[in-house]
Amino acid sequence: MAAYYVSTPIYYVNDAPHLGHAYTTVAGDVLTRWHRQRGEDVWYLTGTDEHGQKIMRTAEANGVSPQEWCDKLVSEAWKPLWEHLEIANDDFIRTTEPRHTQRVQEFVQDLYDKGEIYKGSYTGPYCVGCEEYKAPGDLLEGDLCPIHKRPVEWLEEDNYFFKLSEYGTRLLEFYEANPDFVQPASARNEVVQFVRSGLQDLSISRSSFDWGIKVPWDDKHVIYVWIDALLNYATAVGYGADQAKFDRIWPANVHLVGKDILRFHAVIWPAMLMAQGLPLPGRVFANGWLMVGGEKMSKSNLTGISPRQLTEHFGVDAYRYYFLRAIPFGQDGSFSWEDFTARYTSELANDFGNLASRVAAMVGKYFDGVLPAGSDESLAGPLREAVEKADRAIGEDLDFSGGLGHIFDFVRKVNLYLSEQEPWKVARDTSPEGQAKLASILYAAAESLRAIAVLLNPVMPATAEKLWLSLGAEEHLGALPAQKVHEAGRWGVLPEGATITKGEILFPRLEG
RNA sequence: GGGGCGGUAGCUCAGCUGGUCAGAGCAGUGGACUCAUAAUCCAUGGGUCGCGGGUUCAAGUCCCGCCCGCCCUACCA
Repeated sequence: MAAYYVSTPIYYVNDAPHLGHAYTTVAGDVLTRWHRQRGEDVWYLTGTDEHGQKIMRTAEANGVSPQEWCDKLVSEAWKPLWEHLEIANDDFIRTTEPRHTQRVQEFVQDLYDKGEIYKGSYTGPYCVGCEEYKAPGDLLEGDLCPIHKRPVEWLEEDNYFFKLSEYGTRLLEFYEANPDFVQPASARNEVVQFVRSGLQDLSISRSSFDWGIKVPWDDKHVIYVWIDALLNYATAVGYGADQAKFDRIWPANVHLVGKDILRFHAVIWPAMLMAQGLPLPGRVFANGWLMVGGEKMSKSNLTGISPRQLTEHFGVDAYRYYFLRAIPFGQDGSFSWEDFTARYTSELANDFGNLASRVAAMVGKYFDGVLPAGSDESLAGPLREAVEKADRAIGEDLDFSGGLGHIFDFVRKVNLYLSEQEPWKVARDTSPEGQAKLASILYAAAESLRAIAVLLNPVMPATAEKLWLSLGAEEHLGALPAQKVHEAGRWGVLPEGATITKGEILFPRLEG
């Protein structure tokens, strides 16, 4: 049984990470934490893409070598942010590492030997001011460079080409046989339509600059950064170097991508793997753009808010929660400070955090913090249902918003249960029957919280841990991350006698 | 230009193959309660379902036209 392997894109280290990068990376982290709590062998990969002309230029502008520039950004910006956001990746690949560059050369050499790559010439619109080829679609009317507003020249240069055009039929057959390969469906339709319209061969080398992996049989060329970049998914898990590891992990179950790079992953990448005879990934899932005030967050438009600004105000866990809850995964989503605040207050503080508070307070007040035994299982059914729905939504469908919705529906049910049972009134009845009833009610509430902690751990690990400890669960049940999702729905797991303490407030009310 | 998606209550959005589909959450208002982070629970939503036609016994739900927004239309990372 191969590992459940999830990748993020490797991010281009031209600049510091922004909300969009963090969004994808948190989603992958939640997905993989969820699968770990299913007890699966999981591999979560992220990393950085460090070659290419743009990085070379940026480094030059900052007076350092490209490698120095990448080292600095990776160590000072990228890795620290992932640690800050509690990203539990199993590896971090950099495309400048020898374990990558050597294998990329071998991969490309293989394709060359197999006749999948040939030498040809590329003709394209070239801007002298930019010193680079432009994408035809980027040109302004009259073939003007969008940056310099000057006419481009049509230049021709020798390039190596991958015979992508020969894979159209096989790709379409593959999409047909694997309808879930590209998700969401809107993305799939675009990809299928694109491939149907006919594929051209792909230029996979550049000779106008040298910050890249050399083409092994022709060192005047470097490998086009996208071929370089895509292969990280293979080189990072032992392709050509550690066969046992590769066999265990390959292929990816899910490649998470931004929709800007969907085509590379849904068309070029599988074609490359077909050419090499490697198993194809299970899914390519394109998430949408985060919009702030109607404008997308992207590399070219770093308007506004950084991840750290938000975590400083709302906390890391609320940050991880918010974007996945508020935006259906795969769609573009509008984000706003106001909406974040509203969800924080209503869902995290009032519904969830307060539930934990009131239950702990009552067990403390009425039973001196020792969880009594109980026999009321009226919440067992709703819990089981919530677990099943959340597991399908998050674990299978990558519907984080829907999955969190199911978990929080259950949170509401527990609040409602307490309102109906009115344990504070039952507590006045000092008869054995009255006390037994009170015990049952509070046991049911605490047991519900136990399950909620397990279910929310992938999304909000620090908060779930606080709750776990306040329930006294660790002593009896072990570490929270070791709790299995499918066992979370069982009733009666938290043992009588557990020590319940009212810990710190999970989600303090926001100031201002 | 061509293709795709969307325009439903103040806000964010559900509404699959046409007939309790006019809804949910949040916000607002009123009430109950007091264990709790002044939290929770209950009640309360007459909104031209973008506009105009059409098909049908019946249309947010299908067809045509129009308006508005976004996306794709290959080698930008």
